[in-house]
Amino acid sequence: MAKDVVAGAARQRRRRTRQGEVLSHELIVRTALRMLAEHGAQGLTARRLGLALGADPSALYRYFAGMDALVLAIADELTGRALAGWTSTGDWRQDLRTLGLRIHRAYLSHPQAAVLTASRVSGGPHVLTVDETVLSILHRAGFRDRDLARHYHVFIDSCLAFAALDAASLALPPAALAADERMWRTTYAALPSDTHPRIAETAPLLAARMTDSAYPDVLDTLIDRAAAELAAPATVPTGAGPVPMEKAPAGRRTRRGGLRPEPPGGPAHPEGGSA
Amino acid sequence: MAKDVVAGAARQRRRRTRQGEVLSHELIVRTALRMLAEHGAQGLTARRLGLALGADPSALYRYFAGMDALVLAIADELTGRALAGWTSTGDWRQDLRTLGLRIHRAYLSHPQAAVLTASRVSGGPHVLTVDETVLSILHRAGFRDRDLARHYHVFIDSCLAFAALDAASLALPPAALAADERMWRTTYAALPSDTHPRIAETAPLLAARMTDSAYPDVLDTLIDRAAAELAAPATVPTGAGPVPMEKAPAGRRTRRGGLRPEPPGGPAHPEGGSA
DNA sequence: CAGCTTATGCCAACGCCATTGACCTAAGAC
DNA sequence: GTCTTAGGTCAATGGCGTTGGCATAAGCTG
Repeated sequence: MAKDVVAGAARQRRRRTRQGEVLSHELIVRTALRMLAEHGAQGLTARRLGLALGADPSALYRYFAGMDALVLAIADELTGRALAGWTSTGDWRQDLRTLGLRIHRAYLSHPQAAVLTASRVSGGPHVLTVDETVLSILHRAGFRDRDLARHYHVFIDSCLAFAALDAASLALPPAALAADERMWRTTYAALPSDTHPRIAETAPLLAARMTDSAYPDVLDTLIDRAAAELAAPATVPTGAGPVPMEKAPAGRRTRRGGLRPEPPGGPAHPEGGSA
Repeated sequence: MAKDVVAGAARQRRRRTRQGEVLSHELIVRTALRMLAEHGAQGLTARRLGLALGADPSALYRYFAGMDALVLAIADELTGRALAGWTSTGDWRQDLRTLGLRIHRAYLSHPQAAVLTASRVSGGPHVLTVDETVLSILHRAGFRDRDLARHYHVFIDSCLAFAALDAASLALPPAALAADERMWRTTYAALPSDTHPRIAETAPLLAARMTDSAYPDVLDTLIDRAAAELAAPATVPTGAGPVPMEKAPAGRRTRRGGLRPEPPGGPAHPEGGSA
């Protein structure tokens, strides 16, 4: 098998599975999203997905090169849902705010999927559309060139970063989530005030706040800053520009000697990036 | 087994493994970090860790309740490294900035570990120290109560969110990372300007910027906003407060019928959080 | 030093997992 | 009706985390 891996979108022979289902890319992605919602991030396995589809797990490999390719397809689907039905109001601040919150919410509505995909750049069609939209909003606001790129960068990375962070906590199994919330009320609140005075006195307020997302607050702050720059172009940010990230310290073992070709969390972008 | 799970820090009998090694919490965490650096996030498995330690994989369960507890210990270790050697300058803005960048950098220095841990709240001792430190810096700056909690929330979540996001791209296998960078120069730059005009004209600038981290820029913006609030206390953020995150839509299957007690992404905080 | 307790390491096994090669069969082209 | 082959199924491989049972040596007590 796995000769062609993924035939074109228009499949030729719609054969039925033993249980009478007719598979398709779309059906598989939708079912995967449903399973993620029902069983959590660990609930998405080829075996269970096959079960839910009424098909043998190996049938999935006729549609996706592997679980990783499926995850990328899910990511683009989520991005598409974020933008669905949105229309510009003409007010760039409101547009940016709405878009940011929409993307954030779309990811949080499927936290288990978001955890897997928020930090991936799929280059898929829906992602490209969002990028173009954000850039055009900023452009209409009056930003150009370096400033345009800077604000876009800050906007999109903040949105994805918080989506990933917030989704991760939502994606925790309920028991762990409860333990987390309890920790703010017990562990932190119980710290002796001679060793941790600030935590001791602030713990109740933190307990009330830390389980919410800080993203809306951050988003507003970033938009305010952008607006302030428009009003007074001389106002450049305090620090220097972006800081280059250094590469990971050590080399990775090349795929030999017992390592699977590329395990579950995987190869990332195996299909390169065709728009 | 697994009666006591994790004996106290001072273990009683330092028995040697068959290969003559003497295990300890510290040795295990350090070895795990080394494995993460060498083999990537998927390279950290109980079996391989046992191999690297010269011990049976099951010996790990005398020290950690499971792989999940080990991951939390790694997170605390990273946090500790971020704070090591830091001293306050007395200038709250500079202190916050340095701390934020330090934590961010500490995580990025072990991207594979950061990916696994950035979104986890370990409640470990080093994390508590950082929390107390940040709160005390903000307190000395003049923030109290709700404002104190709000700025702390924004600060720490931004830091961790960007650490997770940036680490995720650094953690990509080199081939995928290269493909990512190439995409900004090729795919995005090659988009026709009639369908994606803004992307087309901004692509070169984006290519130069998107591979860096937006965190320093965001951090400075957040600190500036905090300072502005101090100067003019009436200035409340534009939007409302934090937005409550909704829980995952559907209930999870309780641990019956084939689900492992709690799979890899797991139980979280099994050791509660004693400082 | 002898003897006891038990902490801690090892072994073998369980039930998951993704993935693949070999096969079979029905869908669609002619 | 016949043929080709896409798209199913089956069975197997080698990984994984985790656990129960067992053996043994470390360190205490005398």
